Amino acid sequence: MEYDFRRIEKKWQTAWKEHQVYKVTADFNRPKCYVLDMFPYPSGAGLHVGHPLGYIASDIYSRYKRLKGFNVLHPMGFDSFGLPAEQYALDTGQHPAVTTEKNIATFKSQLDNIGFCYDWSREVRTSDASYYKWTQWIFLQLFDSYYNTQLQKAEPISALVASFEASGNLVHPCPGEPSLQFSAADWKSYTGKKQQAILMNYRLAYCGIGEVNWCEALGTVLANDEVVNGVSERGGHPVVKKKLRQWYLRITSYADRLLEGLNKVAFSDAMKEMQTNWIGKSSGAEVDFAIWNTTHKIRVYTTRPDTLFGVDFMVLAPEHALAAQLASPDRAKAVEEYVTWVKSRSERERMAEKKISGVFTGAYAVHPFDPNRKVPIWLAEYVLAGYGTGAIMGVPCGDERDHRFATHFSIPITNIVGELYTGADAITSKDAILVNSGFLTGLPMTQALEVAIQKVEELGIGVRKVNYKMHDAVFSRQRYWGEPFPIAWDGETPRPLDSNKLPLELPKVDSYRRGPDGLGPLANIPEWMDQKLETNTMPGYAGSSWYFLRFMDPANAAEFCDRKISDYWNQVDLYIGGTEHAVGHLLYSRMWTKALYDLGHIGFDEPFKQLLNQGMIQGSSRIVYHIRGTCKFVSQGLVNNYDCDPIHVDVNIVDGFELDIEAFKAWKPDYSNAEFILEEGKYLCGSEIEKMSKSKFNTVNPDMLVDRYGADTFRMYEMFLGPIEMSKPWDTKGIEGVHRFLKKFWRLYVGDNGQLRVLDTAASPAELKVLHQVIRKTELDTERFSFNTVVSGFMIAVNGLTNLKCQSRDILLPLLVLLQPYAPHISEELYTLLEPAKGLPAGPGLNGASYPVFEEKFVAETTKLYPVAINGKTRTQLELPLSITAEEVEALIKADPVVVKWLEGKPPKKVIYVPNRMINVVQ
RNA sequence: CCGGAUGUGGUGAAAUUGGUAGACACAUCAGACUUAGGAUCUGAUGCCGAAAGGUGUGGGGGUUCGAGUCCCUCCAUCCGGACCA
Repeated sequence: MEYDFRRIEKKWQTAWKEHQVYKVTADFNRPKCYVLDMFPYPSGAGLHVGHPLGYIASDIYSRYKRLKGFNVLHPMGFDSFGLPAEQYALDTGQHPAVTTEKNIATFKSQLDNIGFCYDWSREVRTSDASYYKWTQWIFLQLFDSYYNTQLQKAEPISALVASFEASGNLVHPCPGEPSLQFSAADWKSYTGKKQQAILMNYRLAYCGIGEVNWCEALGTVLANDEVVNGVSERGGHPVVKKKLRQWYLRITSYADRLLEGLNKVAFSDAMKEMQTNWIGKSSGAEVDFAIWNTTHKIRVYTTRPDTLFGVDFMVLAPEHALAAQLASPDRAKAVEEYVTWVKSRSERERMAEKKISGVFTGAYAVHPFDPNRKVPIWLAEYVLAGYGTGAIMGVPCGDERDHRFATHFSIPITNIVGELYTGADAITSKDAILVNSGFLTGLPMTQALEVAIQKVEELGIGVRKVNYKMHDAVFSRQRYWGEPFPIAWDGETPRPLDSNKLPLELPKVDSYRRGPDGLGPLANIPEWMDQKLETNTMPGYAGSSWYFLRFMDPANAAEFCDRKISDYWNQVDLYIGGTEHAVGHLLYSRMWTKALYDLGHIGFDEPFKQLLNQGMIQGSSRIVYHIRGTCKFVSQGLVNNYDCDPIHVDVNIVDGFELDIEAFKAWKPDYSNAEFILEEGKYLCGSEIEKMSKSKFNTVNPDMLVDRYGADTFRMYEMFLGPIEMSKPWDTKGIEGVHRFLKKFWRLYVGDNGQLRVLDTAASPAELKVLHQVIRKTELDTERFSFNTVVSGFMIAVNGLTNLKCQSRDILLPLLVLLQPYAPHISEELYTLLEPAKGLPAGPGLNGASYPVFEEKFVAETTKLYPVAINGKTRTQLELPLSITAEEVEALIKADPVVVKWLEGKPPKKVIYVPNRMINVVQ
C-alpha cells in the first residue's frame, strides 16, 4: 500500500477538529508553555510559502512541548485593521469588513491545510468590536495615567492631581513642557480648561500637534517611504508637510525601562542592539548660544561638550522655529528657497542623502565660552527637527559630517587636537588631549567632558542632559479602517467616554474619502460629528500591542483578561516572527505591557520571554526576454544577440529554468501568438532573487504544494531549507527529497502488500543505537530551534533502519513520537495502525503519547577512528580505543607506516593528541 | 547616510569548546529492475590532475601544532529606519 497522504491528511485533520484535540484550558496544576506567532495581516493575496515558515516552527515546538508534558497555549488570530483593506475599499467601494472577512476565510483554510495545532476557539481579530472594546479600554487607561518619575512607574492621573493640589508640580516636572512650573495655589486658581491642558502634557496617551506628509491630490497622509522626491510614489502628486492634531503615546517615559528590560529577555543580541539603537540613549549637555545683535538664543544638544572650543559653525534644522527669522536681508531669498525645498523631502531622503546641502543665514552666534568669537549660523537638512533641540554645534575637527560640511562650504576649521588632525579627516576618538581649548587645554577629552558640563551649568548657559533618539509614538491616523478613539471633544478639551459605553463602534460609511481639513473619513458622518467624537482612528499597532493577553481569555466580556488566568499563562515563552517588527511592534507591546503592569492589571512587565526571528523567504523570479518591437522571445543564453526587455514571468509555469511554452501562451492574451527563439530545443529563463510579491509573479502558493506532496512533506521541507532565522530563496525543486523520505518512512512500517511490517521482535543493538542517536538529535536540536538538522537526523535514522531491515516495535513506535511534531499526519496514521486501542477515537491518539527518553548506554562507543594529521594536514586514519593513553598513542604513531613515510624517516618534534578528537604530528 | 544580518560545491545546506570541510538533500552522470518511468534501488559527484598529489569556506593580512570558526582590514549581497503590516 502506497503512502496515500491525501487520504491520511484529510482524515486526521477532520478527526482532530471533531475531537477538539487542540483545545486548551488554564490548568493551574500543570506546567504551562505559551508559544505564539506574530499574527498576520490578512492580505488579499493569501498566504505564500514565506508566511508559514515561522508558523511551522512554532507548531513543531508546541507539539514537542506537549509531548514533553506541558500544557501548551498555541493560538492564532488576525491583525485585521489596516491600510490595504481601506485602499481596496477606496478603489472598489467594497467595505473593508467584507473583504477582510473574505481574506480571513482564505487564510484560515490555507492554514488548516498545513495541519497546525492552533486552538481556534481562541481566535481573535483586532477589527472585531468585542476585541477593540478592550483596545479602547486600554487606551483610556493610558489616557488616564501619567508616568511618576520618582517611582519610575505609571500611576492614575488622579494621584497627580492630588499632588498638584498639595504642592504644585514641584515633585513632578512636566515631561511635555519642562519649563512649566506652578504652585498648589496656582493650580487651584486655574480654570478647568487650563488644568486639563496641563494634565495633557503628563498623560501617557496625549494629544498634540504633529507634522505629516500630506498629499492633497490623494487626499491622504503618506508614510515616509511613500514619498519620493517630494511627490507621492503612487501617482507622483505633490506632498507637503502639514500640521495636524495627533494623538501620541509617551513611550519616551519608558525609554530607560525598555532598555533595562532587554536584560531579562532572551532576544538575539542583534535584536537587542537594534532596539537599543532605536531608543538611542545618549548623555551630554544642552548649551545655549546667544545670537549676535539679538536677544534670541539657540539651544543645542551635544554629546561632546568637551569639543566646545572646536565650534566653527552652527546648523539649525530648516524647520527650526528661528530659521526664518534669522536670515539677514541679503540671505532671505536663498534661505526661503532652501527651506521650501527641504520641506518637500521625507526624513528618509534627508538622512540617506549623500550630497551636502545647506544655506548660510547671514546671522552669527556668540561662542558661549568666548564672547568675542562669532560663529556663523547655517541651515542644513542633515539636522533633523525631531532630534535633540533641532540645532547642533558644528565641530568639523571632531565630527565626520561636520567636517564634510565645513570642507564643502569652505568654513575655516579650528584644530583642537593638535598633531592628530591633519586636515584630511575628523578625529572622532575621545582619546586626544585638547589644545587650543581655553580652560580645557591640556585635558584628555574624557575628563574635559565632565569639566565642560560643570562649567556650562555654572555659567547658567545650559544643563546636563540625557537624550533619546526615540520620540513619542504618533498614535492617530487620518484613516477609516482602525479603532475609533473613545473620546468626545468638549471644545478644546478631550473627554474620555465612560468605559460602560465601550465599544465605541466604527460606523458604516458611504465613502472612504478623507474628511475636510485633512481629517479622517469619520468626519464625513454627521451623527459622528454631532456627538463631537474624535475623527482619527488608531494605528495598526494598537490592536497588536496587547493581543497576546487576549488569547489567554478571549471570550471574557467583563475584563480584557482575568488576572488569575494571565498569572497562569504569564509571559509568552516563545514568540516567533520576522525582524521587520524589530522595533515598532515589539517596543510598543513591551511598553503596553509595562503600563498594564504598573497599573496592576497584569503581573509581569515583559511580554515575551524568548523571541525567535524567522528569516525571509525570498522569491526566485523567472525572466523572459522580449525582443523589442516584435512578439518574439529569446532564450536566456542568446539575449546578447538581440535588443530585448526582461519581463517577469509566473514562476509556476517554469520548470526549473525551462519555460512551459504552451502555458506561457495561455498565461496572458497578449502572448497567445508569441514566438520563441530556443536554445537546444528549450526556452530557458533568466532568474533573479528578490522579495516575494505578486507583482513579480514569483509567489508560490502553499496550497499547490500541499496538494501535490502533502502537508507533512511541505512542513518538513520548509524546515529542511536551512536555519529558521536565515533568509533564503524559495526553490520548489528540492521538495522531492523530503517527499521521498516520507515514502521511505512509510515503507518502514507498511509492506508493498499493505500489511504492517512491525513485529514484536527485540531490537538489535545497532537498531537501538540508531534510535537513541535520533532521540538525542531531535531533542537537542528542537530545543535550540535547529529544525533543519532534525530533518536530516530523521533521514539518517530512516536510511539506517532501512538498511538494518528493522521491524521491531520497540524502535518503530518511539520513532513515531519523535516525528509527530514535524509530520503529525503520517505519524498519527501509523500510530493508530500500531496501537489501535490508543489511537483516536478509542484513545487520546499520538497527541497523548509521551516523549521517548534518551539513554546514553545505547550510543556509547569504545573506539574512535582518529584522523592523523602531519603538520595540520590529514594524511591517514587510525582506529584507537578511547581509553588509550597519550604515551601509547605516540608510540603507535611513530610506528605507523603512513606517518613514517610522510616524515621521511625524521623523528617528529611533537605529537598532539586530543582524546576523542584528532592526532596531529608536528615535524 | 544610520542600524542589523549574511557570504562554504552547479543548488539548499552541515560542521559542541578552534580539531577529518561539504553530513543530509536537490541537480547531474552511470547502472539495476521494469512494457514504461516523473516509481524504486545501487554507485559516482568541490575544483585541478591519468595518477601521485595539489588546492579549497567572499578578497587580503594575522594569532595557533591546527582557523569555516578567533583578531584586523577590504569587498559584495539582503533586511529595517517611526502613516505598509
